[in-house]
Amino acid sequence: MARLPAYLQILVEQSAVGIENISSEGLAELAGVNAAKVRKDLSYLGSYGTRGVGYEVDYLVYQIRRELGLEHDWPVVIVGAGNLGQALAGYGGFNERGFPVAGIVDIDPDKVDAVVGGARVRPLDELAQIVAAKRISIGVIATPPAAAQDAADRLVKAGVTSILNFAPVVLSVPVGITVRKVDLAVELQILSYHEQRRALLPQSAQLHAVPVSGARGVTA
Amino acid sequence: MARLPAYLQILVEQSAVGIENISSEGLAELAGVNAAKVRKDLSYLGSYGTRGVGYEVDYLVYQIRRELGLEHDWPVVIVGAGNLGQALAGYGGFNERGFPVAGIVDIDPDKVDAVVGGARVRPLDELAQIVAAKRISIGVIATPPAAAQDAADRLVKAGVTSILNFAPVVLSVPVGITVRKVDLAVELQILSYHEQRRALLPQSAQLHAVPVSGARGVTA
DNA sequence: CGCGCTTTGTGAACTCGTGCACATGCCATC
DNA sequence: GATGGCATGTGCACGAGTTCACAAAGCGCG
Repeated sequence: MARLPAYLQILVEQSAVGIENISSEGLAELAGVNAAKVRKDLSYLGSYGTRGVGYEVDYLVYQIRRELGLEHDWPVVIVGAGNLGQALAGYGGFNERGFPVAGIVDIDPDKVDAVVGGARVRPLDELAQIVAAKRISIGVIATPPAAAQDAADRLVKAGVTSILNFAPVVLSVPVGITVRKVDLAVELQILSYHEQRRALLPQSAQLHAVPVSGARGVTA
Repeated sequence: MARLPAYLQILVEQSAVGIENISSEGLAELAGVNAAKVRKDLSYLGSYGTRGVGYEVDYLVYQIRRELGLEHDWPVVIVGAGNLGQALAGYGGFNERGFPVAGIVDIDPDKVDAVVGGARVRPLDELAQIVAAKRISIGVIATPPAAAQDAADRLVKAGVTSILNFAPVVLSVPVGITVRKVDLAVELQILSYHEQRRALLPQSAQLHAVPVSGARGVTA
C-alpha cells in the first residue's frame, strides 16, 4: 500500500495542530482520495476506528508507523557525491523522518573526505565495510547513469536489500532485492505531456477553466 | 501513459549505440515490462511499426517526443534555493533533457544573488515577472513544507499551469492545473515497509533468495 | 434507558489495466 | 512471383484495485 506514507504524513501534521480525532472522509479530503479507499486501507491494518466518531489520530500514527517498520531508524548509505548526492546528504528531511544518512561514498578521489551534511565522503571501496558496520539495508544511488548498475551490484554484494535509484536506467538486480526508481526528468516529461495536451485542446480546457479555490487539479 | 518517457529514454540510448530497429520484445526487456504492453502503448500513438521487423528507433523517438510535447524546450522556474533547489538547479540532467532552468527564486534576501548552476537567485517577488518574460509554464517547488502552498499560489497566479512539488504537503490548486508530487521520504518509507516484511517473513524470503543475475527484483 | 445520528467496516458490482493468443501483414528467400 | 517465417496490432478474458451501498456499532441527547 503506497498510500500509507501519505496518510501518515497528514496524520502527523494534524496531530501537531492538535486534532485528536479524524473521520475517513476528512482524511480522504486531505489526501485527495476516496473516503471508502481510506477505510479499506486502514481496515487492512485492523479495526482501529470508532464508529460514529472516527479514528484517534495518535493511535493511528502509531499503527501506521508499526506497519511501515518505522519504529526504529533505518540508516541509509548514498553512492555518489555529485550534485544530487550532496543535496540528498544535506537534505534534513531524511534524518528527520527516520532515515539518517550513515555514509556517503564516491569513486572520485577528489570528492573523498569532503564533508556534506554532517557526513564525510568515503571511497567507494569502503562501501561494504560501512554497510556491515552500520547494519545498513537501504542504499541510495545518486551516480551518473553509466555507473548506476555497478553501484547497484556493489550495494547488493555488500548486503543491502533495498535500493532507491535516482539514475535514469533500469537496474538489474537479484530476485528479492527491492528497487524503487525516481527519475526527475520523467516527472517533468509527464508535465510537458499535459502542457502539450492543454495547447492542443484549448476549447475543452476553456470549459473546465473556472478557477475554484481549494479544489484539486489533475494529478494523473 | 506514464511509460512513454521510459521508452523514450531507452530508445535514445539505443539510437546512440547505433541500433536502428527494435522489436517490442527487445524494448520490453530493456524497460522491464511486458512485450504486449509495449505494443499496446505504441499502437496508441498510431501504427508506426513494421510487421516482421519491429520499430524504427529514430522514427519512434520522434513520435514519442511529439506526443510528449518535447519538440521544443520547456523552461522551468524553481521556487526555493535551499539544499534541494540548488541541487536541482545544478543538476545537469534537466537542461540536457529539454527543461532548462530559466530562473530560481527565494524569499530569503541572504540567498538572493547567489549563483547556482548558471542561474542567479532572484527575490520571490520577481517570480511573476520571470514567468511572464520567459513564457514559463512549469514551476518546481523546492521550499520547506510550510511555504509550499504559498509558492503554489504564486506560481498559479503568475500563470504557471504545471507544478512539480517536492515539498511533503498536498497542494490545493485550481482545476486545470497539473500537479505532480515527488516525496523522497515517502519513497524511503515504502522501502522500509518492504524491509519490515522481509524481517517478519524470513522463511518465504529464504525460498526466493536464490540470486539470479540479471533478473529484476520487486518494484512494487 | 432508548432512540436517532454519525461513521466505520465490508460485501458486491464495476472499471481499468494487464497479459494471452491469434489473425494480419510485411520482408526475405528461393 | 510465390511461399514461409517473423513481428505487429488487437479482440478477449482475467484479475487487481476502486467505488458504491448498506448493515453493524458506538455516542449523545432527550
